[in-house]
Amino acid sequence: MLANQRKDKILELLKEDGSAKVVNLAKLFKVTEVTIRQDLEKLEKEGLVLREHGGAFLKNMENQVRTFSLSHQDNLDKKELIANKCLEFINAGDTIILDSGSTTTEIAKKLKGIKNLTVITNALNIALLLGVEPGIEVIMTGGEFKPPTLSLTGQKAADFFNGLNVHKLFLATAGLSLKAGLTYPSISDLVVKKAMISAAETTYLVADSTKIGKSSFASLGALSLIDYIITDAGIQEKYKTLLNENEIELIIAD
Amino acid sequence: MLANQRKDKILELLKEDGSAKVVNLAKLFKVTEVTIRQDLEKLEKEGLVLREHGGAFLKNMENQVRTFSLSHQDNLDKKELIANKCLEFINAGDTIILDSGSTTTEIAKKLKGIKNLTVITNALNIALLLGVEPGIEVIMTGGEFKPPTLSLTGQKAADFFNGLNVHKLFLATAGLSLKAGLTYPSISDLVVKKAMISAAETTYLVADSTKIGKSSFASLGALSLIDYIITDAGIQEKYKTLLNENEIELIIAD
DNA sequence: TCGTTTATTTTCTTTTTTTTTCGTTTGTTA
DNA sequence: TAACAAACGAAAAAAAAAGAAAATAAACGA
Repeated sequence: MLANQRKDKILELLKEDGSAKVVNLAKLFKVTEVTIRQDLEKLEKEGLVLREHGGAFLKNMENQVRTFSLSHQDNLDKKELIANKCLEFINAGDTIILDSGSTTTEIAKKLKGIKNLTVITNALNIALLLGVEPGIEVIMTGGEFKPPTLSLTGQKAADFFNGLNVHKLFLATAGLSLKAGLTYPSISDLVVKKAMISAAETTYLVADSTKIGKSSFASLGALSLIDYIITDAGIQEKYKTLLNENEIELIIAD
Repeated sequence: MLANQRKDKILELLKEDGSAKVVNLAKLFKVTEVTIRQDLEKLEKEGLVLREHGGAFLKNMENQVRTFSLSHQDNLDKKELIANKCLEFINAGDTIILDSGSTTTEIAKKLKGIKNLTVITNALNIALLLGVEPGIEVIMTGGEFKPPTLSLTGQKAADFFNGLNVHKLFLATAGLSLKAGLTYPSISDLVVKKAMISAAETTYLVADSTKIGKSSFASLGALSLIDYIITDAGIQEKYKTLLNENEIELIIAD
């Protein structure tokens, strides 16, 4: 194995596990521990890892992205199911909007390999994820950067969609309830999401079933803005009928 | 087997496996390692593969990202000096534009602690860097995502600056020469940089001295667009007089 | 066939990478 | 906290690979 290849592999392993021991890496790659230490030293100089006695762990931007996504990894199995279902609605040649959020991030992960796809997003983690994919063009909205969610927001983000026409929007939400409709914890996001909806021909709301019935702080408005809801099998019966009454098609991923 | 035939086969093999060792290829084709090296050298010149000790691997998007972030760490000491000098021109309460680039990234790293600062940037790495700082508001332009430089570009990025008025712009460049003025390797960046300049009251060009005298592919136009140039002590005398003639103030970081 | 060009190999030196070695530091546990 | 093992850094040695240049072999047109 080439030297740099080994270095890359080590980085991959670190991204997977967060940390690794020198001894284990040495056994794995069948080189001396000294060699591994030298690799880690280089990776440290490049600012990618932090070393400590016995091994090293991941650092910086990618780490942030990772810890971000980790903190929102509740119901990951459900989100992955939903993401898989969404794939059925995405075709080569499409232009889609991916809202910022953990479910939409799962969708992004699954887009690899689709050719001739244009993705518009306000989420930095999604841009970084898809940017390296050959067949995918990534366009970011502008806007104020919100570190906790790695997303762009505010009026400037909303203005980006002026005059834009996009096939499909995959919208995230914090809560979906009878009274309040779609709700979010941040007011500055509302205007962005509204702009996304009006720019899109078809809006798919992606929300795992734990969000249905909950309501958050700021309301986007009536459910009628949405065309489809893609969720998992955990959704309660009463919401099924509610959605029916509002002429929103419910898609259950399983 | 013909020489070119072997070259094609090597490329095929690389596409199959991602990488290959010189020794193995030599055995496989029953030629000396020297011959294989010469083949790989040609393939490298054609821009198809990347070589390293022991072998070569295919050039794909992902390692283009890598080689960028690595290869642009040249002259880091000079860039840091320049960044320090720039700090003297940035005050609390300012709104500044930070162009994408390695020198401007160095500036970003040093902004920590300045209170009540608004930073507009088209570089994802800068946004991620500054986003976590308490006193700094980060606003991103929109635009097409260019993975190699982690930046946003194109008309959409330029449009972001319409009607915007910003105190100071710290602009990066690939080359600065007598004939061609400011030059860049990518055309899509030109429109963005022009928009930045017209949105800014004062433009500071940051460029380490190795860039002065060089010229790249696409030209932004005359040097007169710039108010100040901040560089290091390595700049040659003839360029000092040139800048004088163009009424551009030269600031040397040392 | 001869001279010329091109491709490949030989040979030798230099560079890069990896391992070996050894003295020191760090962490553990008794 | 003393003792011991694990891990480290530094430097030298060994091994692998690369570079440079000359020698050889093959290809080709006159």
